[in-house]
Amino acid sequence: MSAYLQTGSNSLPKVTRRRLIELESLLAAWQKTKITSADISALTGWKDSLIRHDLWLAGLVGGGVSNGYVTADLLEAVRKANAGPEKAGGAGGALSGGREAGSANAVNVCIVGLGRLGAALLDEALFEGSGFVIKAGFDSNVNRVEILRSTFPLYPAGDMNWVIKQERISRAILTVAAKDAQVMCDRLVKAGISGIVNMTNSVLRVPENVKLENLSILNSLKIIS
Amino acid sequence: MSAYLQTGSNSLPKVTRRRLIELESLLAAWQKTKITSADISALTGWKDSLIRHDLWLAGLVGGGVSNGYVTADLLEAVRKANAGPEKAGGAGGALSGGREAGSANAVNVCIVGLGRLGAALLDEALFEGSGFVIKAGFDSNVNRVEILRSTFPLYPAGDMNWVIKQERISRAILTVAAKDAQVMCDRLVKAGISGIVNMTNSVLRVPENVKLENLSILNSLKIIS
DNA sequence: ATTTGTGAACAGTTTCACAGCG
DNA sequence: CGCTGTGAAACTGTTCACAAAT
Repeated sequence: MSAYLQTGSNSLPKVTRRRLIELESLLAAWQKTKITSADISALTGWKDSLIRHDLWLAGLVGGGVSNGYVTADLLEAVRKANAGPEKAGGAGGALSGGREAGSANAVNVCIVGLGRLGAALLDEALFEGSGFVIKAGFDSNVNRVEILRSTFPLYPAGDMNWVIKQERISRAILTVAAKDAQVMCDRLVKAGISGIVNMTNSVLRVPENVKLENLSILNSLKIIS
Repeated sequence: MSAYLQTGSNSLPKVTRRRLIELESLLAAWQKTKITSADISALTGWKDSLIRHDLWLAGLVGGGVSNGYVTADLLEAVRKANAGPEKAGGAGGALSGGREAGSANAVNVCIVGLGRLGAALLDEALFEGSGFVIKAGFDSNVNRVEILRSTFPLYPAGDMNWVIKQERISRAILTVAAKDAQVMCDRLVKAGISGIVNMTNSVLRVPENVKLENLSILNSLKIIS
């Protein structure tokens, strides 16, 4: 029923994926029923032609000619494109409806390192409605684990391996001290994690089947300086 | 006295700047007295040729032929390159020595939004020895400002303009709710901030003289998924 | 033998230009 | 006519290949 069909293509350029993800939240916040590439450009600073090109690469085309896009339809299409070909096992038929936070097809996440920063992420609200669910927190300091209160269980770092497997956790947010980062990273990899958000300022080495995103605040400050 | 002179060049490619910044912390942690581009490659995953190319672009050449680099000298040179041609006002003559955390030529930072995440950054230790100093925290909720304890002053958001000017704050870390992000961003820009680290998942629009780095945890999770 | 310094070749990304649709 | 869809052209960044240095 919706225009903007996603044609078979997979594996778009990384940069395009990134922008489509930002575009998703941007569209979700857009009030009017229609939106043009020029509107998006004004909001983001990306060239309008680039936006159209991205949508084209992603196969999200055919609905907007000469009139701009229908916000709701474009949002739906971008969402689908962003969800991408994930999900273990399944044979891949396009499926009916609802893809939201719920719990059935959510992605499970853990937080490793419960210092001030890690503890701050123990806030479910941060991830509400995102499709990600925090399932566990880990810290090598057993005290931290016992003192902190949270809505999901905290474990000593030694339990990482079995908890990750049992809870089917596939992503980790790493907020330990820089010096422990690589060690913890290796443990996560060994436990079978498939993607890590690294908030330390260490440079981490992971096998290529594991995805890594670096989010060091300090490095970012340096970059803008 | 040190090899690895930085020749006059400025404005290297963004990607190169980023890598040099990571390289700096990596070198700081390296124990042996020498390091080769292959060593760095093993640690980071970057191609050895890319590392040499980066160093070449940055003008950091001449010291390492056939033997690898002397860690301390290379670190010093990379540090210098990363510090870059900043500093408000001054006429620009190259100056004598010391560039470290201290306080004289440190870069002043503020945190905007003192929710769980922002409050977690009120930890001086995070920025110890980095050359960045947190000078203020802001929140629109006056309660937060009064409840939280920190080693530097907290203000209601209304005071942003004068505090930023008076304390010569030039960088901000934005940790407000997504819906308030653009408004706060605009205020920061108006107050004269020159760089923002955006930890919300909003896409922000800033004038081009203001630098922006996006560090949304949620977006990163999506990217690795 | 090893490992840098260098530019040319290659790959990836963005911008331009414009035909075609509503 | 304004705006998309599309490929070609321009640009940016990475890898390759190899001479020079020790």
